[in-house]
Amino acid sequence: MLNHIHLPDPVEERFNALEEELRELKNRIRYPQTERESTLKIYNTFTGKKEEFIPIKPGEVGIYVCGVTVYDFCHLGHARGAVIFDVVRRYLESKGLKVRYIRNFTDIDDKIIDRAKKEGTTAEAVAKKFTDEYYKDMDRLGVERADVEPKATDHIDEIIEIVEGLIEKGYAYEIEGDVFFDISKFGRYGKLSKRNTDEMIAGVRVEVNERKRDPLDFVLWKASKEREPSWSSPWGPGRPGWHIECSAMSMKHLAETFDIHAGGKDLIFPHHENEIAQSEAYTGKPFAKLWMHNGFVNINQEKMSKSLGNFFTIKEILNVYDPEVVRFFLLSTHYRSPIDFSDRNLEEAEGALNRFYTTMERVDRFLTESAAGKGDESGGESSWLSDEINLFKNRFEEAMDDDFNTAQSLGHIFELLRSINRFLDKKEVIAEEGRAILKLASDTLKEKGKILSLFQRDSKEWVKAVKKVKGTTFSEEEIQKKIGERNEARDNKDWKKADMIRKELEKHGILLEDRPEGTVWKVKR
RNA sequence: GGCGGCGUAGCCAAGUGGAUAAGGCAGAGGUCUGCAAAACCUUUAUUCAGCGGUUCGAAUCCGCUCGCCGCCUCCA
Repeated sequence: MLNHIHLPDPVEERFNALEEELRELKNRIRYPQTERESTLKIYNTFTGKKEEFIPIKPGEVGIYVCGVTVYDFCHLGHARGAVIFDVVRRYLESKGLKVRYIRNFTDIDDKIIDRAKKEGTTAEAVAKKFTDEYYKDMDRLGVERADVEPKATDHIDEIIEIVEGLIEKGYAYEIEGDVFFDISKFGRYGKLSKRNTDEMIAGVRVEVNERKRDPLDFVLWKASKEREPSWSSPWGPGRPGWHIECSAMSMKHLAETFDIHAGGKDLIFPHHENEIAQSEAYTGKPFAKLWMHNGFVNINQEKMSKSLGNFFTIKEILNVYDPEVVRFFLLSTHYRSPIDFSDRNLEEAEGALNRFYTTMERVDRFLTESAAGKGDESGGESSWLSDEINLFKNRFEEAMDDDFNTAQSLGHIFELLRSINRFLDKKEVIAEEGRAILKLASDTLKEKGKILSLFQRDSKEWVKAVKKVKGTTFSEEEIQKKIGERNEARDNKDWKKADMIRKELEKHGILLEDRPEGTVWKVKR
């Protein structure tokens, strides 16, 4: 009689929960690697959580990455951010999203001016020089150009407009040619970096400037001193403060509200906090929807930084390691975690790449030689490899969907690599079918590798590149000649002579491997 | 002092509530090889800094302790 009244019963609830679980398990068994709903999750600094990524405009995504202030050569830390967000962009594109990617240059700032003074040149010349150097480094690291690469000095009008607007709205005030943002007017100040203003004021290290209403107020426009670069403004000759250029450029090239704003963790406060304040105060709309921040490159557990002086420039590192090695190293740790720079870690990355290209060399050889009519025994079973390939594709995507987990996606690449080697080791492989599957495997690896901007070279190019960077004395021709001599000795079973030649080459950093298919050489690490 | 984060094998590094704790390097044994190398196979964490708690179930959530780091000043 009372069955229309539902009383919650803990046992029944538990039972239902278990049934739900059972259903899910059954589904997993029934449809192991079928089309999974590909939902990309990204960690948002603002909310402190991984969130499902939903673009503002379906199918499109706008990203603004804080680039560099061009006053010096880039170090590995700069490379990390550039590489990571390059991968983010490539992955988003690979998912079929139309990405608009903006990466700026801050080309006017105190440090640039200081350097120009020191070198007796202009700020413009300093900025130009290090912008060029930035491109050189990033090109070598395989970082793609952004869709727009705006410069602060090209956006002075826009900056002035925003500053004027902020004064009008009562968010900013002018004193003797300087304009400050009044943080007390912006209630949400501190929300991104999760700090409250009272505590910060209590902090000893906040710069004290008597003219500011609040020590935390920051400069939007700076009156310029004599013989400093300046632009005319309603407040007299001056230049933009740090932070404002990013607001102006992101609004101009993206929108007042856009999808992703990214940068290094050290930009969370004050840079990004200030960007939010000035942008949202100006537009009255939310600024970036999602904030991504990459972790630091550490050296001996310490942050690599200019001020500590413990940094290595990209150029220095590329003198010793191939760019792909550096890129692999940078992607072998999740982007939000710190990554420890050391020779040992770089060498490990090189070793991993060696493993990859060694396998690819085997694949290439199989493909070309079996095409020439060899290895055409029949029988064997190769469908398991195509299962592995499909599994890999799913796993790769799953890893990348999980907040761009490149470390895991690389792990999956090596799992597939082992499968390929295992396949290659089986002598009973059918040539025709085997070739098709191996081609598929290597194409798949290349395709996914493209997202990471890794694994794109020919195995021979790789070996040559490593040889070049290691500075081996022997030329390729000499090496080939020695291999010829040695193989002659081997044919005559003159093992002593053969071993002597191998040792001689090894002394010069060249390793020989006698494969059933022939002898190949490699560079010793 | 405030805020944030980290601690997984000898090393690097995934995993952040459920199915055997990925992957790489190094080590041991084996297959292959003239010998090697490469590759493959087997093996290497009964346990996730420590101690409590929540839960049917915790490396994963909560609390405390220890150790390390970052931001609060320019920094990617």
